Amino acid sequence: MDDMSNNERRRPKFKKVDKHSGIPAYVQVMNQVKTEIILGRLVPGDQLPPVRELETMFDVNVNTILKALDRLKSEGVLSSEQGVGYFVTSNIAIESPIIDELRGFVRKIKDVGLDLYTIILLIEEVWKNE
Amino acid sequence: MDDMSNNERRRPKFKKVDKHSGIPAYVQVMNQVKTEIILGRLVPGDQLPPVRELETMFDVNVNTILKALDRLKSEGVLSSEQGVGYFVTSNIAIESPIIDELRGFVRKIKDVGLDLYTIILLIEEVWKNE
DNA sequence: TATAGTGTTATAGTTATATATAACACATAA
DNA sequence: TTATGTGTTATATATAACTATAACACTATA
Repeated sequence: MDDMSNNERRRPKFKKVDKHSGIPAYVQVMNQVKTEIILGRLVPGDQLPPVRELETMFDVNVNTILKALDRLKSEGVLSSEQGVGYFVTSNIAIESPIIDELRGFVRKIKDVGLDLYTIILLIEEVWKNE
Repeated sequence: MDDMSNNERRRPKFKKVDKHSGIPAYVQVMNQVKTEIILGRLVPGDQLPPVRELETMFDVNVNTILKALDRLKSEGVLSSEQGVGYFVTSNIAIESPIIDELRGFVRKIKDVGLDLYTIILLIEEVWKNE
């Protein structure tokens, strides 16, 4: 059982951005935060770590953090209160049976020996032509 | 039956890059070209359209095209001959049973109502934690 | 040889991305 | 009220990405 009361702050683990990936840092930050919410590891009401802490976790400048969070605010996923913090507002979590299905799929594909990058290209292609 | 002789030039269809996606244009060009090869719609020996034609198809500058093709040369997927053209060199095509499997997966996921962007985030996440 | 079609290189300028640094504004609790 | 923790804004700088434009180099063919 989870001993955190509802809106108590969880401490998500974020990874440093990959500065050589060709993907802008602020996009990588957006992706990581959004993934936590989609997986239900952050739920509506949860507060994010302070921006200066995020700065360290992601290893990017505050302005880059703010740019990312600002985009997520525009998407309606986050809100912020000056002097207080950033909060998850929208429930975009995916149900776990779907995630399990996805896990099975990934395992199968990995067995074939394809790499992640190739798979993503193919899914985009197939998705757009169905 | 295909009435093209082996190394005759196919005419791949490319789409204009999305300049507001946050993904660098040259990366988008790389992705589209690579996808054609992975799907076997371009095969080793095939010649790409001239760079000035690609410029129009993708709606980006020649330099951006060259940057993309240059990266693919580094990956060993393409080669070029001055005065002649760009050619597909590497066979990175995926077998069609795998693609079919993927098609089935995408159909299932679409039925659930998820969007492409969300799926890609999830696959990356699951992939890295298996 | 001349011409057209191809890739290649170069230059200059613009915009987007990211950094470092500092100051400011608001909320909460001592 | 004061201090601390939070978000916010601003400025200056650096680098990457992208564009427009032009010239150059090689190949193939008429």
